[in-house]
Amino acid sequence: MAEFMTGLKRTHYCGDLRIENIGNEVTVCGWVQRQRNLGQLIFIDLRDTRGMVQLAFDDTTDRTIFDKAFTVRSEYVLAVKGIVRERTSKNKDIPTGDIEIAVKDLRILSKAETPPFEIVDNSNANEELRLKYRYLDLRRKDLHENIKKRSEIAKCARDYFYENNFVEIETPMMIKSTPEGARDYLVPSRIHKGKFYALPQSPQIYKQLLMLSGFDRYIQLARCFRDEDLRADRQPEFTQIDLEMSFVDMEDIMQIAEGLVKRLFSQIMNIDITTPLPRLTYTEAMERYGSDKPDTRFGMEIINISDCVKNCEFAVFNSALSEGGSVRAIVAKNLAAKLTRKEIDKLIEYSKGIGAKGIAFVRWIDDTPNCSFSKFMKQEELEAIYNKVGIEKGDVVLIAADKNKIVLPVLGALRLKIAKQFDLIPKGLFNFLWITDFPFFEFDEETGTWVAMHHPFTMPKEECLQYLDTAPEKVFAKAYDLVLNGTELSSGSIRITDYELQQKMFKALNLTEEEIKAKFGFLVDAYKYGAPPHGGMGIGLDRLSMIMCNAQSLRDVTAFPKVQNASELMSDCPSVVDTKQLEELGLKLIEK
RNA sequence: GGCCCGGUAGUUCAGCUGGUUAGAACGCUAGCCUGUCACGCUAGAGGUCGACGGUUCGAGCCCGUUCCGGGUCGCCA
Repeated sequence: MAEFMTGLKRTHYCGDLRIENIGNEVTVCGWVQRQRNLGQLIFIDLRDTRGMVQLAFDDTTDRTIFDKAFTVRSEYVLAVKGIVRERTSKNKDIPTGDIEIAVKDLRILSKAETPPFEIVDNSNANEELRLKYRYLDLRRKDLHENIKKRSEIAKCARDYFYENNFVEIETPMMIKSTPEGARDYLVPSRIHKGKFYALPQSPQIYKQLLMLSGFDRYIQLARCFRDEDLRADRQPEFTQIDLEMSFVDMEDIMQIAEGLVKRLFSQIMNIDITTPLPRLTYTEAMERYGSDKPDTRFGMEIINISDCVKNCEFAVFNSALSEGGSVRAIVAKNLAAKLTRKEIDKLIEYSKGIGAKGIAFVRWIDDTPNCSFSKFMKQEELEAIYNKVGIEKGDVVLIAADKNKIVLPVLGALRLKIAKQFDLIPKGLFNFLWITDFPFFEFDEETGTWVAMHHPFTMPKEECLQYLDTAPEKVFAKAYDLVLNGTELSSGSIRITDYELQQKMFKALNLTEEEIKAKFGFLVDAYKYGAPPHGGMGIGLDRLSMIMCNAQSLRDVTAFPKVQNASELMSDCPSVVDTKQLEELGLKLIEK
């Protein structure tokens, strides 16, 4: 039978006790980290959310208390009253290491079975197991601290926005499904059989309406849902620091966001982020890094060598150029020894997996560069390439030739892969970067049409409006992504507030009148009644926390995360439901 | 949906070319121990080798299927 706390009230957290507390009578509560039983002397490390303290039981301890301490096992929950005293031998490794508690009263509030894995820092227990017993894993210091840090980040963000006159407003979690973009999670309606709510992919439409309602500045720590496949940095439900501002243009919103990251990093990490943050246009980011979310912590930028090979005999290069593509290279400096032929082959295989037809390479390890396509090239052409990319002995050059749409992402992906594989990314850097001037449309090869790269409320740049009907490729968006260390942290835009322009956009996206009315009717109507210019962004709280915690996965900053197949291992959801529940909802499952 | 990696004691792992009774460390249980803090010492318990099927005289190991987990591509306006 467990004991009660009756008569005891916690006076201190375990982790807070210090040498100043010597002589104090204190009451602490927590979990048993470890019991060390030396026969006539017992030590117990007691752990709570703020740290650990040592309890001591010896010949001055009441005999019944001592005997009770004898039975205590790991993860038992205790309440303890005692006197703080100086240790005879101190432990320099923990903050409470100068003191211990000479125990006068001990209550075993809860016994514990042996946990399926040890609750220790740097646990190397299998993640699947830890996820199944997530509540135990969350006791572990590293994970526990991540979750607390995330809370600090959220609080800091709230404080910042409240100080800047933002109003926090909750938008609905059950909304109308709009089949653009990511797949919706659907919620069936009992009252309206055959109809469904959707969980929001973002509060986009509602926050825009709040601007029309005159709230001027809105924020929300908004839960968002997307029924797409997971990644280390993608969970099906996630949290955005979502904001929207009225009477502003891009610069104003970017400035507010920069103020936030500066504040967050200074307050929580004690790191000074220099603002304004650097910017790249989308086109430049793609040209130099092959990515719209470049990791600028290391070099290995993409070099265009089309000019060097424009008259060469190599069919692969020729056909790429004649189709309007390009020939480009990245240089892996000083990696020729590690990038063996076998390793290069692996990279080539990887490239093929993401769309490349092949990769040409130059590996310079002996006296002269070893070039995979030298027999097709004149010596002066080779030298032109070598000069252009600046190859030196010990380097490997990887070359892709194809349409730009292939060449750039492939080299971008190779650049990242090589950097990760050979540990080229410096630790402790936080490289923020704005990506601006996104193309408004993207040509879809399959359907042969131009499709919007953004949601249909994104404003084109004023100077591009003239091309909307005639030259879609010349239209750029008032959109801006915030990238941190190669992770897309945030995405935002200025919204269309003009009724005519919005209609034009819908048309440009090949939406029919009926579709517009069915999907966005209320929104379109709303903009008829006076809309301030406005825009905003959503900053991924999970991803931000992940980077600030130096975690490798969103699972490490999410209290109860989903695994790759979008299930939760602890509760085993999603699950089947009773036939009765389905009947109530008017649903019938189709046999597989 | 594709590709890659993994699954052996409670946990982390080892297990040779397919060959006797599948090992180690930690944890757990019991005993001893007055200054430990990864306490120490002694003894002990603990295995559906993810599952199913196949090859073989013989399978943890080889083959096939499948389940679970991770990474990634597609996907994520």
